Amino acid sequence: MTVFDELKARGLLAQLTDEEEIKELVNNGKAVFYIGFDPTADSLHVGHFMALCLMKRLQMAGNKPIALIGGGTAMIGDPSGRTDMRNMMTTETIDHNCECFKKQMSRFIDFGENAGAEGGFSAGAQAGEKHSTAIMVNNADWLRDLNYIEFIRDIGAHFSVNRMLTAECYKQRMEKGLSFLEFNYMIMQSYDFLCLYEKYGCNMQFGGDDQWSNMLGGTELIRRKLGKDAYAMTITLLLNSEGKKMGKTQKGAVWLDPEKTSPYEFYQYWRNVADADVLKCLRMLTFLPLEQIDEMDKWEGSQLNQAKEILAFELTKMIHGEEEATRAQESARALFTGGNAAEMPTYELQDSDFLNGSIDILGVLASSGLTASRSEARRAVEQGGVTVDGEKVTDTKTAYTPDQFAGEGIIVKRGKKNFRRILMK
RNA sequence: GGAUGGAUUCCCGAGUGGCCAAAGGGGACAGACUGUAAAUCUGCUGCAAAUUGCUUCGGUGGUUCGAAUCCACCUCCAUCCA
Repeated sequence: MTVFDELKARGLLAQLTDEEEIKELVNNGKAVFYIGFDPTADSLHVGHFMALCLMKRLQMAGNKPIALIGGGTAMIGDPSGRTDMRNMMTTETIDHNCECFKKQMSRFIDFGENAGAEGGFSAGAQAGEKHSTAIMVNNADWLRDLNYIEFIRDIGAHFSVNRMLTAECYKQRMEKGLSFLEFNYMIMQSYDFLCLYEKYGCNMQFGGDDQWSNMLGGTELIRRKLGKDAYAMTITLLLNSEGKKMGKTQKGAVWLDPEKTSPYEFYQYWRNVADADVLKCLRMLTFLPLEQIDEMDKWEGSQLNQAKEILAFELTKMIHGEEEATRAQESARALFTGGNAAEMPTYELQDSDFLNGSIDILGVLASSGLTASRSEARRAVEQGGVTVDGEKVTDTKTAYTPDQFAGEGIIVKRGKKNFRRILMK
């Protein structure tokens, strides 16, 4: 099976400018493609992960990937798919995030020796090594120093405002308001493509489906400016059966950084996906052979639970390594089948948490982070959602002394899925 | 620059002097039922030393015994005109 067919079979492809041409280039390892990542946070998340997987798949097929970090475009903020204005980010934050992105990406993609090298960001890549070593660039390098007048004469002249306004990504913003700053985002991204085309012979751009109009802007700019053809292809957005973006929780995104989303939490996120979404996730996110996934497709009812376990394990393995994945899986199994888990989020109480030598259950819940406040803890207890070592707690005044947390500590459970082992420091 | 409308809790949205920690809906959380799923039903949803107290309705001042509500100024947003 060719790469292209595989991508298609996994349901990863959304829109393409020229299917035949892209297929030809990609299958024969002739594509030099880029994917842009705007450093809007200090860690990559699941959405980025899909793009990285795509990079990896294409790289394995001999194509040359360019990971573009949007240190310049992040200064503007992409209005696509947004209903509100982005908060302006400071240059320091953006630069910090760029560094974080760099580090995380190097773990997934082979950037050769330049990987994450200080200052070696774009160096060494010019020659275009024989192999398909990936390149990492930062558009801050060419965007931040642009001269306004020169730029709008040179590039701006090629864009029609009338055309831009009809782009889907601006439509919803026409109601809520769109600043001129954000309106320029498309032009910036298009300019990126042009630069990469000229510099590295980058002939293709991939990105999330919400990037379509921005990407088309680039292909058109290249055509107008250089009279050359370049292609664009979008990846299907990973939506759940309710049409919401996956990889988001109440608390925010599901991060790849273990400091921000622990391997256990990460595992649980995928363990808990809806029935309707498991197969799609397996296909789009894992590297499991398609035949194996098709086999699972036949599973029904509670058997799907197994598929969820596989999904959770595979993904955790890819992001955090096999060891962490196994640990997360064992913890989860133990906790949900009543056993005792060695691995679970723990919280250490300090002496200062105790008042007159004891701490009440509300204090335990609130300080361990199982609930956001004592009031919330009170509610949880009153509604019968709190268990300590398997025993339901019904009295909000239940108190504990330091020695009860000695040794193994106690396991406090709020709701069905929130656990914490409470120890004494 | 001018005119008009607007800003309320996680979100949408009611509230036009006391009965307002603020209707209703959504979401989230908890319980029942389940398969760590979905659907459904129930509860719950500012904080705390908790039959009470404290902080909150864009911001700052003011009027009043009392302000989300009235007044002044300011900030931001939308629509129309330039």
